[in-house]
Amino acid sequence: MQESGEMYLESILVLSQKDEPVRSMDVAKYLGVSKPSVSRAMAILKNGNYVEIDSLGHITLADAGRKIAEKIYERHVVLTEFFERLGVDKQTAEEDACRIEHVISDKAFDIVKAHINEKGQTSGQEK
Amino acid sequence: MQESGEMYLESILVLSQKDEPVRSMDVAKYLGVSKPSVSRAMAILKNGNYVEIDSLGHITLADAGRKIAEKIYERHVVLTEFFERLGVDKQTAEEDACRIEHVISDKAFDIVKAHINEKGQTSGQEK
DNA sequence: ACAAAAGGTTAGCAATGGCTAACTAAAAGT
DNA sequence: ACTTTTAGTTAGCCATTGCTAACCTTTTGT
Repeated sequence: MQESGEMYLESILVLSQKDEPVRSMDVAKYLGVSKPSVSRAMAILKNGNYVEIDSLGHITLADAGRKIAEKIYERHVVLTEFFERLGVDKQTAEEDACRIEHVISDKAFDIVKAHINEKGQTSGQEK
Repeated sequence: MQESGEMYLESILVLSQKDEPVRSMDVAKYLGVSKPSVSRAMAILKNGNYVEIDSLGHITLADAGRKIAEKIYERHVVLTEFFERLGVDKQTAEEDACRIEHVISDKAFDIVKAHINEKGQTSGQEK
């Protein structure tokens, strides 16, 4: 699984948390990429059994895809929170999380996550 | 400057800390890439005035290249230290630093660095 | 019903950054 | 001196991942 694949899967997960079904165009708009880029990515992800696409073009995560999407999304959330706790502004924290989520090791992430869960679950509510 | 360019420059900096002059082969061995990969990279870096290569093939960092190399190397050292302090084993810390050093923002890095300098400069000597 | 808009695919280009194979040039060994 | 090894370059391949242009399809609106 490439970094770009992870991004597409994560997008689908995020978009599917809204009510409407997810289509290629939604992903394209969300990620700021062109239609053909999404089209090809979906073909690859579908081929690898990471997503399913019905006759109406509605995209759903298959088990393998959901697993990856959730993993990356968790990293996104935890890393964003982590950086914010360190003192990084929200937007920068999010942007950094977005890049680091794809490259951090499981080992390092688990430790970062443990630190977040340990050092006050409630400190996210300041301001 | 691409991520790969940063890696090459950082390698040259690290290798030049030893006594001998740095040649393409040293970089190739250090990074585990082929000779032609280094050859092309050096041509690009030389062209952009990031490195100088004398008639004997000895590679030195030009000012622009040194600046980048030192920035990335500092990130490498600080991020490795940071992860180790969090509880990540040395090897994993180093591997993660190696990937994150290219994608972390200046803002986030400065804050990470400040935390390192703050929370005990001496705790690196345990064990 | 037919035209327009929206969604999706196909074809093909570009940049990045690996690689091997094959060549040239320089250094070292006998 | 001649051979062999080492260093470096050139040419050209491959995969990834973005893009535009152009073409279908399907939906929508009048």
